[in-house]
Amino acid sequence: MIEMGETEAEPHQLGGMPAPDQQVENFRHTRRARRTEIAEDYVELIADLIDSGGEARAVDIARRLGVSHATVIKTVGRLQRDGLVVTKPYRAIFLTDEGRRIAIWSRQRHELVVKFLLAIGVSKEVAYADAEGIEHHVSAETLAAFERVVGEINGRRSASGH
Amino acid sequence: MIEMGETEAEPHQLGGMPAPDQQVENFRHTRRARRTEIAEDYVELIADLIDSGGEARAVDIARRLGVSHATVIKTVGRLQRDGLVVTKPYRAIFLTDEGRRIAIWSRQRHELVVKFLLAIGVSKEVAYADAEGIEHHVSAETLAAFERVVGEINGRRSASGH
DNA sequence: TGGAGGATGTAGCCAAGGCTACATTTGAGA
DNA sequence: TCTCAAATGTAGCCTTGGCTACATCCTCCA
Repeated sequence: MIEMGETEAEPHQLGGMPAPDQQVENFRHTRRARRTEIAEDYVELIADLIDSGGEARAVDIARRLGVSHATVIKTVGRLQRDGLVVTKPYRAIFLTDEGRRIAIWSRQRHELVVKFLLAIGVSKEVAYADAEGIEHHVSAETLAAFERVVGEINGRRSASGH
Repeated sequence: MIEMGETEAEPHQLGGMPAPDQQVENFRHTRRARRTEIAEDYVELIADLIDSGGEARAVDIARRLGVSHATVIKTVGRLQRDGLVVTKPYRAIFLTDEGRRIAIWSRQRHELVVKFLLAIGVSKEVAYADAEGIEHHVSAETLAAFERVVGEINGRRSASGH
């Protein structure tokens, strides 16, 4: 029935959906992003804890995330295995260069997503909540579009006095 | 003119982060959303397959998602257990009323997210890809904001004689 | 200085969502 | 009708990310 060639005979585009081949790629891409969400949340949080309190301890991470400390310790072990974090038994958790790079990028992206949602009129509470999930799936191109929109809205706001 | 929120100076605690208690809630909320992403993807896809081809078969779902058929069959079993689909051995997969409800809602949300990304200038390829991940984390309030923005931009475009 | 209590680590459980390999069923065409 | 390829199902493995329960370590202060 379906040949590899796919020359013509465009199969039903169904309300603007991407072609099947492209859709597979999109799903794959999203699954990949889902696997890195947790890591991004952790390094971002660890960076915040270090910046504000000087060090990141497992118990603080657990409290901020709302999970058990055992979960945190196991996850931190995986992050260390993956080279994002360094820690020694009974000691605080530190970021590697790679981990810090990801943390900085994640934080910038996170803050821009929040700023964007606020700019288009989303309430503060919902903006924070939605950004937590959305941020991990925003590509550089979309992020740039967000930034443009924020600039436009702020520009128009200051132009109208106030 | 695009609606704007946040005219006043916000309390800038630690780079605009929410209070710890609220942050815990946001993380919890996001984890909850992550658990339903797969189910939403499946029912949305099953609805598309039924609408376009008359029935949804496991092999088609597997091809569209880019996963093995064994994974699909196991997941469909979970969806049936959870009351979203109905199927019998060696037969096609159908949606329950609940499943159809979720599928319709997911599709509308998905399409609006795509339309929104296109409206703010994201390329078609990236819009499709990012929407696949973003859609599951967009609350009703944010979705409403997206809709407003789409209306604004399209209104401005047609007003300027295009 | 010696506990006590908090922080950390370990063990073991669970479900989800992937996979491969193999078994069974279906159904279309010769 | 009968066969065989494709579809479906089953078994068993893996990793992740949750949890509880219990063990060990550290540190501060009485």
